[in-house]
Order: sequence, then C-alpha cells, then structure tokens
Amino acid sequence: MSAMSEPLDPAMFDSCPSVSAPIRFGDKWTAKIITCLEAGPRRFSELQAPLRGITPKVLTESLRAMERDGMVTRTAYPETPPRVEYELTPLGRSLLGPMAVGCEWIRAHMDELVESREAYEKRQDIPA
Amino acid sequence: MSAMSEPLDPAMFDSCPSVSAPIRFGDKWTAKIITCLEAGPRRFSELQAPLRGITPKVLTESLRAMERDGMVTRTAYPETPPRVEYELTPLGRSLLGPMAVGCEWIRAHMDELVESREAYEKRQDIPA
DNA sequence: CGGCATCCGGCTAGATACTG
DNA sequence: CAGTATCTAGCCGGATGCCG
Repeated sequence: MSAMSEPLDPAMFDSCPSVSAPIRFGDKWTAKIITCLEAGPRRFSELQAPLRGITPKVLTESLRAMERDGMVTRTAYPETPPRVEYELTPLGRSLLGPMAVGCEWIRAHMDELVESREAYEKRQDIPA
Repeated sequence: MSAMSEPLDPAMFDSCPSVSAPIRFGDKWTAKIITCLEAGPRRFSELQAPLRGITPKVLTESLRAMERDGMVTRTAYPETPPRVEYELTPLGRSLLGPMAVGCEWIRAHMDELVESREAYEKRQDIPA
C-alpha cells in the first residue's frame, strides 16, 4: 500500500461541483485532500497540483486541521531538500464511506438543484 | 402527514455537536431546519425556538436559500395575523438519507476526534 | 521543498430597529 | 406574525514575500 501510487491527475477536480453542493466535509478542501490521499501517502507539492492553485498557507492550514483531528499523519524526513508525507489515518479513511454517499446524492440530484435555482432566478426577473 | 405534528422541542439541538463535526449539509442551519421539518410543515416562529436565538434575518436567508434550491416550499396564507408555512420537498427529504449516514459517522467517531484534538493541544503545550 | 509572517478584501453572521 | 433595513465586527481565504 505504501509502495507506490500513481501520480495524481492535476485535473481530477476540474469538473467537481463541490462549491455549490449542499453536502460538505470539513472545510473547503478536506474532502478533496482525503480523495487525494486515498491511494497512499502524498507529498505537499503533490497535493497542490490537483487543488488548482491552492496557496501553501491554506493547504498547510487544512492539513494541520486534519492532523489535529486525527484524519491524517504528517511525517517529515530529515533530508535536504526536505520531504514531508501526509497519509490518511483509519479515522480519515472512515470518512470515505459517508463521502461516497454524499457524492452519490450529488450525482443523483445536482441537476434538480441547478434547475431549481434557474427557475427561481427566472421568477425573480418577472416579479409581476 | 399534514394533519398535525407535535410541537418542536426547543432543546432538540442543545447537545448537538454539529459545530465541530466534519460533515456539513448546506449552510450552518440547513441540516437543523430539515430535521425540524421532517415531521411536517412548520411556521416561521416554530422554527425559531429550537434554533436557539437565530435572528429572523438569518433564518429568512437560510429558508430562502433552501427554497431557491428546491429543498422547501413556502406557503403564505392571506390572513391576519399572517401565517406562513415551510414544508420539505421530495428533494429536501432526499437529503435525510445522507444526513443519517453523516450523523451515524459522527456518533461513531466524534469521541476519537475530540480525543485527537485534546492530544494535539497537549503536544503543543510541551514543545520540547 | 515546505513551510511561516504579514497584510488585505469580501463575505457574512449577528445585533438592533422598524414595517405590513 | 413574519418578516425587512441597516449597520457592524469578525473571520477566512487568498496574495505576497521571506526562511531553513
């Protein structure tokens, strides 16, 4: 499991509607980070790519919060240049189930939600 | 179903750990509002009680957002004094499943999470 | 490479007061 | 009763720049 994992697809979240989805896990980035770590440990810079321009500060904050909550472990190797790896704990991994349920709901209902929003907009445009 | 429903317990959310739980539905109040509406339609002021001091402005905003997303319907009766009822749509009701899954996760793991946070704090207090 | 320090703009929850 | 109007304060995401 910790042997080797495929590189992350930088575009893996490009069509992800999570911004407007009504189900959220942790903060803005938590669910995506967990997804990135599903296949095995990842380095800081590996995570940055699919997260599309997340600033180091924000990524650090998110990872710290997840470490604090026991969702991930942080392992720093005393090398030069430094190397740090983040890995899911069992607790973090246990969120994958609820996340899958949430994603399924979104897949099944997101279009209704979008339609409803558009219909609502239209109603506002012609208010008698 | 629309006949009559028991009054809401004003304390129904008093021991709810949703603030620090890592799973969220919609905005801060959405999940609670859905829970309040589960048993049938409710009036604006009925919702205010268990939501412990939510201001009318914020409750209105939340309900509007949910109406926009097709989660609830708003029905105003032309009476004096005015009466308005909010009711779950099938779409809103369909969130109950994922919510139950999320709540179960929280029940099962919230204590681990809290322990982890406390342990983390301790580690910060004695940093060598 | 993997951060931390600093500063900033925008959003938003909330308090408060008023209205149909 | 069921909101609206207005104002404010706080937090948070993000940009930029520096360090080990």
